[in-house]
Amino acid sequence: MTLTAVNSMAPRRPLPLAANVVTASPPAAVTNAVGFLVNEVAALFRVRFEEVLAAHHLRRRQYLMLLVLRDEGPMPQQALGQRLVMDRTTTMQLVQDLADAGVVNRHDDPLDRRVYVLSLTASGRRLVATLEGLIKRAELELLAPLSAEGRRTFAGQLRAILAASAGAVEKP
Amino acid sequence: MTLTAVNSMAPRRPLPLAANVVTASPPAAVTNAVGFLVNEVAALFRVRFEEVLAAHHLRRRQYLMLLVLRDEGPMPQQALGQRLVMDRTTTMQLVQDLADAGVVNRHDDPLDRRVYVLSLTASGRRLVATLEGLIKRAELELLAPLSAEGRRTFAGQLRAILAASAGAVEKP
DNA sequence: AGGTGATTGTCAGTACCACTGACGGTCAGG
DNA sequence: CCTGACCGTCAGTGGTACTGACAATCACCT
Repeated sequence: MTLTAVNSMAPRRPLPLAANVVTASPPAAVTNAVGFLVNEVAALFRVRFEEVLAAHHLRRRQYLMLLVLRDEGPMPQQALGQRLVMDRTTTMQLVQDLADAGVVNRHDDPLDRRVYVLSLTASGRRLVATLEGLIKRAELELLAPLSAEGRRTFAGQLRAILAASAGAVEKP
Repeated sequence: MTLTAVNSMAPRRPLPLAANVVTASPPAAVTNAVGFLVNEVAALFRVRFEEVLAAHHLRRRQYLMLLVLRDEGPMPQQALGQRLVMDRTTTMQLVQDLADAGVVNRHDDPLDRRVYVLSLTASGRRLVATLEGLIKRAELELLAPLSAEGRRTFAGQLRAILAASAGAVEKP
């Protein structure tokens, strides 16, 4: 199992909202390329996702941080950064904002005075719950054109592609 | 018909190659989110796509430019920029590189001496053909885990989602 | 004509994000 | 107790895309 990133779910810029989504016609030649279609659809999800987060002054990676802290319990800052395969300094900046916003706690580890142990605050826990709901709803809206079964096969196909690609990387 | 962007098919950074692709486990909570899966798969395609282009010293938007010039004929620089919904200055920089590389021609428009009319050179035409082949092959590799019919329904679903979303934007 | 306003390509400056490099403070092992 | 490794931090860099301003040119209007 190789360590790689989780960084795929967002653009770098704050939000050129709704840019990155095609309603006008792109070069006809690419309209038939699956890679292009996937990226368009992905952009759709990404924009919605970012909209929700932006409304709560969060960045994508910060949301992931909150999820990890909730699901895997308190952990030192650096562990969290490695968990999401991000730079130490980047981790720091994002954590700082989270702490300022009062959604995570940084308390000293008595066993190792170098580390800050991070944990969710009550408001952080509420925030995650809220966001999960909003994001879930946004996804359902986007998936509306598919039937219930269509949605299942769709997700299944995505997983298949991911799995195949991951497997191909593992044993070269 | 609203004008929006075509900018969805790439990261901004040159290539943190193969980052953005998950083989390690992301927060379990998002693994089930379709939006996340789509973005992972999209990243897969994007990385392959960028690899191919990078081997030929092209950026994504430059490739789109070449496609537009080939499929829609010569046009002034700004028209090309608007066609792909990008900034004037950005357009200029990218076009300059293309011209330096000898894949596009900039010749003065006799009717309007402000504009440069852009057109593909012979080598530019060859380049596009080569790239299209390479990209097509890469896509097929990634889609290998799907059956022929699976591929069709997959593409159909993507189109359905895009169409629904585009329609929703048009009539609010 | 001629003058006002818009448009074309261009350049310099700015914002932004994530990274690299370096720094004190702390731990671990010989 | 001293060397090496690690944590969190901060300043500086790089690369991308933008905003603002510029001269040149066109288009319209009187």
